[in-house]
Amino acid sequence: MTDSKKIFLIDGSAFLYRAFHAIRSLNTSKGHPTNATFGFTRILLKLLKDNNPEYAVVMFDVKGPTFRHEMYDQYKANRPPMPEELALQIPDIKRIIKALNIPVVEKKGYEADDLVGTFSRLAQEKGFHVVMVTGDKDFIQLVTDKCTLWDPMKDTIKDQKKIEEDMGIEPGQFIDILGLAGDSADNIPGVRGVGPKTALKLISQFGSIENIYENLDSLKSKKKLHENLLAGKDIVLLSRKLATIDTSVAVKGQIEDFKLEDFDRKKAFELFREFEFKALATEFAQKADKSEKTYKLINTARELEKLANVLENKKIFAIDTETTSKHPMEAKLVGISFSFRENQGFYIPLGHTFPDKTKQVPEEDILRIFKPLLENPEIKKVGQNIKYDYIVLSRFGITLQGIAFDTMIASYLLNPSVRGHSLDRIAMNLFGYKTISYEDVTGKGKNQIGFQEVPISKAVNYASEDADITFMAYLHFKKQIKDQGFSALMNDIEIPLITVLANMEMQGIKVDRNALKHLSNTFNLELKNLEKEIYSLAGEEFNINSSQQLGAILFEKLKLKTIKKTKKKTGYSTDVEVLTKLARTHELPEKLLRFRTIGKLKSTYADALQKLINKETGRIHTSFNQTITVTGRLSSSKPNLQNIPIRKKEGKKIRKAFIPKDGHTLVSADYSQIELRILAHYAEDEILIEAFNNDEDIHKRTALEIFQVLPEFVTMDLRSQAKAINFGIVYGMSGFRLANDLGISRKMANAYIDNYFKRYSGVKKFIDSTIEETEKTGEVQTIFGRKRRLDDINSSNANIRNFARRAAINTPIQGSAADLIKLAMIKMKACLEKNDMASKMLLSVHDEIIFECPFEEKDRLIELAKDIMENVYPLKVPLKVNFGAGENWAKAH
DNA sequence: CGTCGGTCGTAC
DNA sequence: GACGTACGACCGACGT
Repeated sequence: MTDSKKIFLIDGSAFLYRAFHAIRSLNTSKGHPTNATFGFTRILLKLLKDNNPEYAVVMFDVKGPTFRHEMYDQYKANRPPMPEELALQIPDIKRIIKALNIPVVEKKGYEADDLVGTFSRLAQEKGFHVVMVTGDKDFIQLVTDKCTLWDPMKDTIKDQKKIEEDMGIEPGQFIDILGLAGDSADNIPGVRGVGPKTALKLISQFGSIENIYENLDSLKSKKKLHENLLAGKDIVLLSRKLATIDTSVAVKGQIEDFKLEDFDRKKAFELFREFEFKALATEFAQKADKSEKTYKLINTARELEKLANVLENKKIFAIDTETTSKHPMEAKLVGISFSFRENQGFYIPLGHTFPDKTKQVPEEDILRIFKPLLENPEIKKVGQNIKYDYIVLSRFGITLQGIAFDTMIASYLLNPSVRGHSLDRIAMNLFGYKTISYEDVTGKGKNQIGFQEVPISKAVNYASEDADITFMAYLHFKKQIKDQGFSALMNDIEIPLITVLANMEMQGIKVDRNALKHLSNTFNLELKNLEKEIYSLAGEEFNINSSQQLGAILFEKLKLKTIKKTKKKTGYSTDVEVLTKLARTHELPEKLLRFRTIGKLKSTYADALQKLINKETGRIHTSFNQTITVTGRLSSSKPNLQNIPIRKKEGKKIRKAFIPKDGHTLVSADYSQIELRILAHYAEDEILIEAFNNDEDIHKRTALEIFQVLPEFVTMDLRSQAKAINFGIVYGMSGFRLANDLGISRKMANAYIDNYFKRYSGVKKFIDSTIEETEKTGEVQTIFGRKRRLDDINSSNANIRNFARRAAINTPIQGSAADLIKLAMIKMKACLEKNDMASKMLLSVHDEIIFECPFEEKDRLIELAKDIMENVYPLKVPLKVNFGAGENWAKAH
């Protein structure tokens, strides 16, 4: 005889409630409750993992009255309705059960208990051993030698033997106990004064309810009990009936239907991601299953032509390049991959140096066969960070045209708050797919090799996969971008911007290396002197750059007054604010401030910039990152040219090292007060609009509004205080901060802010309504529909909530300014080309565009730029652009 | 020897 | 605690 098969009958309805109450609170970032879903899933997965059952099924109650209500209208009448939070999660739980391929049974008019009872009987008749999975003690009545009861949460098993040992009765007698004792949870009355203990005693003694009543006289000595039993006879019988699980419900299912199949891992993964069960999502992410992929090496002229021919007839395809470097201005092309269909990819090697007998494609063949295809604007291309490929190909001699989509940008537009939009991450997020990582093929650390040294056989899979996943992600994102209303932002701004930025990066900007060298030497001399003075004042040598060591010197050795701690409370703060205050009482902080200033200029600018001068071009080529900031601004890195010093005298010397090439001048076009103008546009504030319409000095106007003085009494000091307030408004400033900045009392600062809002009532309304709207929708957006989710705006933590509020005010302003300048850059490039100008855009610094322009073109450039930039998009106030030109960036600004 | 968080400072 | 958005140098703790 073989062992009998096991089947697990799961009381889903009981676990709903237990899961819901076991985890007090769990929500998705959008606020959808998931505590019951998570708890239920965890129980289910544990059950499946621990037991690996061949058969299982989940039973649910169906909402509405059951046959028990017909017997007794007060049945479960004391039950409060299902909490809404739980009801919301039932569809989610059912989706998960479905994805795990576990059958579900429910039947109108019956409870899960009756279904478990019925299938328990049917399964036993077929020779199964049944495990009823529940925490509900009522099921004891169903236990037999072939049917046990298991509570997975307490991990207790009740079988026939255990019940007999523990209670001294047979499982079937349990309904008589329930009949006597009743069940307050189900509002089953039972006999007055008889609880589970008395009921058990009675049944142990008499065997059944019937027998009790036949021998009722023997209980006369217990007067009260006797009385109650006598009075409750009808109720006892009804109660027992109500507590009896129906084992003969007319059900359709066959036991064989409950044979389990494999999980739909992909579905389950998608659901876990949707519900933000990160660990489960990772667990269910598919191991890279390469079996369904066909990746092909293309290395003969014949195959090359065939591929080009196929691509030419596609509406759109994905392209990816492999190179020798992460920096596109230094990278040499090593190979190109393509994909135009899911799970398919092609790799063309042309620059591998690995001693490999595999044939590669001569560069001439690539240019001959692929250049026309890649430069055809009618044939659309999609890439992952395609700006990189554009630059590499451009330096190879191919000007990529027809760029229609970028998966990195799509991922960013859909959720700019996510840090990192790498293909690896996209593959994981969208498909639960683990890509071959770059390190997998090149190694890492000191053993890392360049891609050119990767064996071609390995490169084929890696590179083809990149193109394949890019194409798959494109198909997925294309729909999302459209459905979520990002088409215009994508097609009119971000995609056209790619080539604009690529060309700016390729242009680069000239720097005077000797000037930087000279500055570095001068700074170095001063630093050495300062170092000596600092050591002498401190009475010892230490690392001045270590704020930890510095704190010890200042506050422990010299016993200077501590002003504030660092944010994370790891030590004493020694920032500029603290040192400035300390400078009143001691000579050392003064020297430290100077040391910091000069040290910063030397290490971050004078030295770092020299290292990034390109050997071929002699210029600096920054990267403009299009998918980093939460607001939609660009960022700049390697080097960051958006934070070159300007405000202080010493810093300006760095900026002076940025120069035009021979015969040219640098022209700076700077939007004047763009953020306050956007604020005026959004707020429709009368005073702001009037001030901008009249081209007034906005800070001066603010000063006379909030300080209530006549124009001739607005001093420079009042103006700069008003300026601080104007900035503060855009950033959602507090009275505390303003008081600190202006060195006035908090009361005074609050009065200023009150005054501001009284005068600029439109601004006040804008702030209030923006916050209110954000609380409803959980997101903010810019003029062009760029979105940022701010779920924290409804946080119960006031700090987190206030932060979200400030972001809700600032993001539409900062982000709209970014939209406008991006559009201006796109229009500007087209304008320069149309007018056959030799001027080039070099840089963008948030509200400023820097051009390099032949001397003779200067006036014309300014004329064109003024027109394009000021009319880039009509607002309720005019836009104004200021221009400057000169022989270095400091002069131009 | 690499990574990562903390602190500080530069820009708009 | 207390003003939004970035990048990056340096330190020091930690892990290999």
